[in-house]
Amino acid sequence: MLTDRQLVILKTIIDEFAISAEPVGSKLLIEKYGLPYSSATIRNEMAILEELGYLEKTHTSSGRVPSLMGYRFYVDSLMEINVEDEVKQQLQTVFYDRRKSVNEIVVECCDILSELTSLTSVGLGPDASRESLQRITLVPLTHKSVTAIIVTDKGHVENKTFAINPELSLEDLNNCVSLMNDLLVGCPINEILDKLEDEVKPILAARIRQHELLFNAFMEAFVRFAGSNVHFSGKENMLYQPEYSDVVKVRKIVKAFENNDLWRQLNPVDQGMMIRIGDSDYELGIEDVSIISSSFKTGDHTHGSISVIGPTRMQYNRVVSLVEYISNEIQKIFDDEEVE
Amino acid sequence: MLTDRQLVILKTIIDEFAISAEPVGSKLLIEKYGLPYSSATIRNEMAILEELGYLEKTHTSSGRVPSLMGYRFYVDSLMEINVEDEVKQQLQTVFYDRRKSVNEIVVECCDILSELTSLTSVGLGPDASRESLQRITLVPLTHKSVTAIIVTDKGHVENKTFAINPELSLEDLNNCVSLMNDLLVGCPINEILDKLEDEVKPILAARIRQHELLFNAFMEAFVRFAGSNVHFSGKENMLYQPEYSDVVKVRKIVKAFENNDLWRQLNPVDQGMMIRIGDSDYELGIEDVSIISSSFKTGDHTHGSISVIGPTRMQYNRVVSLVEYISNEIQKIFDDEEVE
DNA sequence: GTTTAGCACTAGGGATAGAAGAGTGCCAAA
DNA sequence: TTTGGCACTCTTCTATCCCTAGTGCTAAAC
Repeated sequence: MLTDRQLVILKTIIDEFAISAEPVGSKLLIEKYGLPYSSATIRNEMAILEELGYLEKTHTSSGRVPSLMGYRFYVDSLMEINVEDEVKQQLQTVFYDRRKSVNEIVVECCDILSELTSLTSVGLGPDASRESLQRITLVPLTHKSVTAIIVTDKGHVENKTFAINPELSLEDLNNCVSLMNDLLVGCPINEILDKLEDEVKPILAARIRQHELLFNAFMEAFVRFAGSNVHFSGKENMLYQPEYSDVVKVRKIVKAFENNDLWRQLNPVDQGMMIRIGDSDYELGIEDVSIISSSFKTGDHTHGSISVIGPTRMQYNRVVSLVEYISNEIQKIFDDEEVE
Repeated sequence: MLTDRQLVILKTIIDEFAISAEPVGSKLLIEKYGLPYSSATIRNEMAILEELGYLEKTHTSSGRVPSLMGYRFYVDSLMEINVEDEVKQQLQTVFYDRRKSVNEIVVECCDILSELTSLTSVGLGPDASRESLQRITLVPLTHKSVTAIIVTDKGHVENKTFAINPELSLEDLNNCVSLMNDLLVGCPINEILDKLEDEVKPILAARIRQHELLFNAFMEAFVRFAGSNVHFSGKENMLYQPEYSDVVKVRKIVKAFENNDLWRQLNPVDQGMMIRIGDSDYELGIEDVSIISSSFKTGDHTHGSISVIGPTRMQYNRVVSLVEYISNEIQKIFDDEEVE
């Protein structure tokens, strides 16, 4: 069990290191933070905190740096969650604009989050492939092209344009679409891929000459629902953090940011906060990275999340407060809608 | 006028520097490329080429580096355009798949381009805001939400979901959409914003209670057409180039890559190739960058382009050949369609 | 006249050494 | 239990030196 003095010292070191990114020495705690102990006392306490695993040294005669365990303890027991009123107000103007879709709100929240934290944030919109097919509509463009518009029950839209030619008539297309509307409406998008293969394809093959072409085109359009709902804000913020002033690390970060699939995998499945410190278990390929995520339920089977990515020394209290607040507010919007 | 020997030396230096990114010395040209002259002769020639402005030195006793003028000369007079047959074949499988839309082809070509060149490529799809409105369709999702789907004559789709509530009835929305279909169909998207304000808004105001809300929502959806058609491939490739092994430069590059508007501005307006060497006139904020772009006409008023971005020392012959070939092939697809 | 061998010269890169500075650990006194 | 003091450690910065790759120029060779 830590004494009060040890707690204060640990907390101050974590706070200071979040700002300076430099190992913290005993003298600084007195000069800058006015701790009412001598530097020798602080050094003794720091030695104890190190022995207990909360602090580390970068070399024998350096100042102290919080360990992963130190951060974990800070996050679990030491930090205070609090969002400033001005920030709340700023955010409310985003949330209470009812014209906006979930995805739009998620995108705007990410932008604000990375602005407020000077870090990188990722928003994962609800996974559209868990939504179900609402309707496929054909809109003729010219006398030789038609676009098929696929809408889910949550209003996610994909489309695919077809050229009308001797091999593929408008009638064929109409038949195909009404067949699919009959068989597939109400079915979750991720199950449609199988159903398309098993149920639609045989019928199509019997009725339409260019069934392969049609079939593949629709397959492709349905597959697209699964992608394209990862939004990043402030990617470059991460590159201004002093711990990544090394080109090799920067490359790794950029590479990780380009890999949307990775972030879809990192989407926390359970509702609520998830605080990954030092990215110990997940394979980001970057060191010294922490990820604060919070997910929200947007329907029976769908959920989204917002995350902030930053160096391990990030200001957890601020970041966690913001992410939690925003995620809760987004959740509220959905809960309200359900009740209505 | 340059002698044949000077041309050979200039070309060899440019080729070698493209590979090594290190200043090229007289000895190397003999050892690696077997030029049949002594190093002294080559040094004399290099001194002349430097005086003429085709070469530069990084310091008094360094090897030579091609100057911007040297590259310009190389591109205009020295390089041979040639695409290998295997590459052509690989690309044909992309082009002759008629199920694909322009945007899909552009995206695939970018992916292939950055793969083949190990550089970064950008594709700009046709600017949807020059296309004209084909139709707005309403698709009901639940009893309290409807999505409006806006389609252009080229098959570009945007949508906007509305919540039905006591203030905004389905009827209102229906009225609004049929009004817009009457007044705006056939009108170019970029003119619609004005028309919406001048013609639609007054009528809407008279008929519908929540006209402001509706109006703004549609405005927003129309604005979206202008964005979101910039596609990057291989962003991280650029970071592996030795000239950008400095963090400050890497940051600039990443920042420039994040700025989609910038790339939309860089879209070459005229048809055909555009070779920017050393990025002299445009404001990318990065040094030592060249951009090879080629645009293609996709309709009366719309065009797209593909570009490759790389260090100034890039292999112009290879990159220009590829970009030109791909751009021409994309153009062919459109020309064919017009004839059909 | 052109080409080449040879040599003096230059600037950058890497290694080494020393000095400065920031911090620790620990002992002995308060 | 706390603190002043001091020896010790490690990093970082700077200066210096050497080595090397490359040049320019001159004089000799072709």
